[in-house]
Amino acid sequence: MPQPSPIVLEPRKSPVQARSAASVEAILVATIQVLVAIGKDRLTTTRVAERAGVSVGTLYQYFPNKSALLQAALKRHLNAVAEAIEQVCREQHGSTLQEMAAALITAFLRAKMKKAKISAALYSISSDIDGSKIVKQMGARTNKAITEMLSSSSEPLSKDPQLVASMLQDAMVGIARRMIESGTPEKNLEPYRQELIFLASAYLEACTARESILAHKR
Amino acid sequence: MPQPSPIVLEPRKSPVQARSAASVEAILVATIQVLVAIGKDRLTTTRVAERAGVSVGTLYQYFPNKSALLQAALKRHLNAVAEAIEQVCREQHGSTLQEMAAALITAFLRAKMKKAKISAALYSISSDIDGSKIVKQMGARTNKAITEMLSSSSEPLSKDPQLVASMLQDAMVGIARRMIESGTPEKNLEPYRQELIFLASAYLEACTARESILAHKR
DNA sequence: TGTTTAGATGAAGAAAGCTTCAGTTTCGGA
DNA sequence: TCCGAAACTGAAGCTTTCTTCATCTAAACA
Repeated sequence: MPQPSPIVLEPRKSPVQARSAASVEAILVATIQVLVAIGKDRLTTTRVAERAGVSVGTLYQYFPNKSALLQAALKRHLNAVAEAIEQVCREQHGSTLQEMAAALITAFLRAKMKKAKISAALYSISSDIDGSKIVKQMGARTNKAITEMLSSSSEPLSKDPQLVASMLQDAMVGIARRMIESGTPEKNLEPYRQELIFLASAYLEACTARESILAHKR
Repeated sequence: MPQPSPIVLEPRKSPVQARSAASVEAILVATIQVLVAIGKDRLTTTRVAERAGVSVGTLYQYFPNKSALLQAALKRHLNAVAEAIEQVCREQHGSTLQEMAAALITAFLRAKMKKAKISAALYSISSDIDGSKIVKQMGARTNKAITEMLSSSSEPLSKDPQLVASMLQDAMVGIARRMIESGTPEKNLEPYRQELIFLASAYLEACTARESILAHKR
C-alpha cells in the first residue's frame, strides 16, 4: 500500500533518449499553456498530456503526480525571473544606489509583466502545491543578489543591507502583484514603474544619511 | 442540467428566527477554524458543518455552495482589516505625513499580524474562489481612506495623492504578505515595522519636495 | 537481423467530496 | 392548544479527475 502522495518532488525517471527529453519539455510547456488558457480549476493531467501531444501515461512517467508537475512549472518560471534579477545585480555592481534602483526595478517589472498572464496563472496554483516553499527559495536567492549589489556601491548604507534589500524586494513584489492580479493594462505600467523608482530612490537616499532617523526635513 | 456553479455569491436564505442567525455565525466561525486547523485541502463542507454543530443541509441552506461559504469568510476578515485602516485614517486626519505613516503602518501590521495564521489560511483559498475580486474591492476602499488622509495633511504633496496611497499600500501589503507566508515569528516583526515606517517617511518626505525628481543629495 | 531496454499508450479502477431532498423538529402567532 | 412556516437533518446520488498497469512500439546494440 503506497502512501497517498505526500511531498514527492523528484522526477520519476530521467530522460535518457532524446525523445523523452522532448516529451518532458513539451509537457512543461503545455502545462503553462493549459493553465493560462482554461485556468487551474479545469486543468487536468489528461488535458495537459493532450496539449503536449503525448498520453497521460507518458506524463506520469516523468512526474509522480499532478502536484509535482505544477511545481516544476512554477519553478521554471520563477527561475527565469530570478536569473533576470541576478543578471542586473551583477551588471550594476559598483553603480550608484540610484542607478541600481532604477535598473533593478525596471528589470523586475519587465520580467514579471512581460508574462503577466503566466504570473497570474501561477499565483493561482501556488497555494495548491507547496508553492510558498519555492517562492521563498527564489526570494532568498534574489535577496542575496540585491544585497550584494547594494553592498558594492561606493555610497555606504547606514543600515543592514539585507534588510534594505528585503524592503525593496517586498515593495516591488507587492506592487507587481497588485498590478498583475488587478489586470493592470500594459499602458498603465509606466507611472507605477517611475513612482516605484522614485520611492526606492528616496528610501535609499535616506539610508545613506548619517542620521538614520530622518527626523526633520529640508 | 443545472450549470456547474458559476459565480453565486448571495446567501440562499436570510435568517428570520434567532437560531438561524446563530447557525450562520457558527458556520462562518467554524469555516475559519477548520481552515486554520487542517488547511484548505482537507476542508470539506461536512467538516465545517460538524465543527459548527449543524448538519451539512443547514449549511447549504445559507450558502449555495462551498465557494460562497469561503467567499463569505474571506469578506468578513478583509472587512475587519479595512475597518481598522479606515479608523486610523480618520483619526490621523490633519496630522503630519510622518505621523500618518507611522500610525497607518502600525495599525495595518497589527491588524494583519495579530491574525497571521488566519491571513495565511485565507491567502491560500483566495485563488480557489474569486478572491481577487474581493481583495480588489477592499483594496479600493482602503486606498480611498488613505488618499483622503494624505490629502488632509497641511504639508502638500507634489503628486497625485492616490498614486502615493497606492504605493504605500502595495509596499505595506507586500511586506506583510511576505512575513505571513514565510511564517516570520512575532518577535521579529519590530525591525520590519520600523523599517517600513522609515521607508514610508522617506518617500512621503520626498513627495513634499518642490522638485519631484530628487536628483542630488544632501 | 534479433534481442533488449526505453518510451508510449489509454481504458478503467478507485476515491472523494459536493450537493440534494424527503422527512422531521422547533418556533411563534392565533 | 393548534397550525403553518422556518429550520434542521444526513444518507446517498452523482460527477469528476487522478493514477495505474498490461500492452505495444521504437530505439539501441551486438
